[in-house]
Amino acid sequence: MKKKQQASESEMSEKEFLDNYDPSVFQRPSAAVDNVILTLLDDELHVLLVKREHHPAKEAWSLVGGFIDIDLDQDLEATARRKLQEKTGVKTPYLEQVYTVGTKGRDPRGWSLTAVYLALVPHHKVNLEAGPGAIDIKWEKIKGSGVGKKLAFDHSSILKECLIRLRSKAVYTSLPVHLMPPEFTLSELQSVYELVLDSKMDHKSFRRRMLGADILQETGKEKKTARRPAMLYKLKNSKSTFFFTRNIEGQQS
Amino acid sequence: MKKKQQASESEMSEKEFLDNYDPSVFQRPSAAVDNVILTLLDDELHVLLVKREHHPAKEAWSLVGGFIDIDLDQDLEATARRKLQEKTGVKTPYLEQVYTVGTKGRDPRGWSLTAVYLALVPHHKVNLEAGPGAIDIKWEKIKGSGVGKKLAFDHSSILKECLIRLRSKAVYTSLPVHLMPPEFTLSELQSVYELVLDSKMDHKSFRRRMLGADILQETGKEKKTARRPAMLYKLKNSKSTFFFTRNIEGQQS
DNA sequence: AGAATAGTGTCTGTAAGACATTATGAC
DNA sequence: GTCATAATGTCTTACAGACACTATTCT
Repeated sequence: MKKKQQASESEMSEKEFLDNYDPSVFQRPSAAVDNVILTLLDDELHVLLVKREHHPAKEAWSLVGGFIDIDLDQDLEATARRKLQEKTGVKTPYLEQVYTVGTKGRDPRGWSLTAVYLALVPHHKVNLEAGPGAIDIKWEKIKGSGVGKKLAFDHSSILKECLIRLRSKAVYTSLPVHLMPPEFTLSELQSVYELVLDSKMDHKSFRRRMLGADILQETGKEKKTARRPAMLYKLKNSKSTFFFTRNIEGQQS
Repeated sequence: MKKKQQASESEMSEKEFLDNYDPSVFQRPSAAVDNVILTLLDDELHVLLVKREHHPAKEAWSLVGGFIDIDLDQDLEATARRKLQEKTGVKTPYLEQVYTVGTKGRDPRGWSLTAVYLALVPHHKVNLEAGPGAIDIKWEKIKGSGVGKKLAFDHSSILKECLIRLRSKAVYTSLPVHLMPPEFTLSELQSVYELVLDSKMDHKSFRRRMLGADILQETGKEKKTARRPAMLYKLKNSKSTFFFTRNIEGQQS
């Protein structure tokens, strides 16, 4: 709705126009960023949730997000990183913008939109802190396409979309490596893929694929277990996500 | 920046909170939607541009977009569709949200964000109309990763991202079919793929791939040309974009 | 007949799936 | 030695690329 009319601009220069610009001509939706922060904990995917201190949805569990602060944040990703770091201390996660939801009714305060980011963080880098606006914070286990509880606003549906994104990308990229600790075995990496994709894979195919991508480096060290020790690998320097030209199909039998 | 403080909410119910809610506590970025509308014209990709009537960037060419109208639009996609229909009359295009840009400096009026949609429209469905806010409208030919002119704001970079999205999806999906007229030959479809991907393909592989996807239906009719007539195909009902499990690799030689 | 485009046959190449085999260490 | 897990060997399968071939129409 137009709250008031701007002065006629027919003869104005752009500078004059901007000097006279009234940002309240159109009512604006509220604008936020929400992070779906995933990690690996006890061989399960977990998402980071905070318990809201304030209305609306007071005391409900929600994703890690908040309004864009137009003074603090240079861009959308800055808002995402600010919120992420505030809660986890992690500065350099895998961070990907997934999509933006904006509707009239998703927030009782009125038309609101949120840019959704997916963050994958190795668990050892995290230092949880509830921080301002939150009375609690925790890792909640992923079950299927969500968590076992209702979340604030439309956060359940946002989480679902991000899990879909993670799963579909795991089929043709090396995305899941961003969930791994600094050193890991190929079997451990395969288990993570199997967890994410919820399907078993042939270990020979998996090794061929991962080693062929040239993103892993042998550390020379071996993982001591109760049985035959396995080679520990780490991510090669300056290698980000690898895109395969063929999809994993998973075991047919 | 906080303009004023809300009343204490410690003992309030959510209803009381909402009744007292002051949306101007935080300054909000402006929120818009921009469409990159692509079509096929004279065997070339074209993007729809409008010439801006008003400041800022007055008289510059820009993408088809505008602010979210919180009274008119139920959600983000509604804004996209409203703008698209206003300029082209097209009601049911292929429409995909690509990403959202939001920065402090992309608009001289201050912090602003825009949700970017990619629309693919078959040219025969379009009825151009400049409409309010525009003094001209036209199809501009795509050259490489943009057009031959500078666009308003960051629209050149937005266009570039959408072209990247179209090209990368053409490698593993049937996306380009949404640019086709109602009936077309496989050779014509292949030409569109070659245009989008800027590389020649083997026609046998292409046919195998497309017919194997089970998204096309023979019309029984043949295209009359100067030489041997070709089978005309149409999209099968209720088939949307098909995802192949293997990428097009393009000709190696 | 010759030109041009439509469409097929079929061989090679690549990477995934299947699955048997060997390797290594704890016990 | 046995057990369990790590790692390799190698056959099959699916599908893309290469490219020669046949088919159909117009001139």
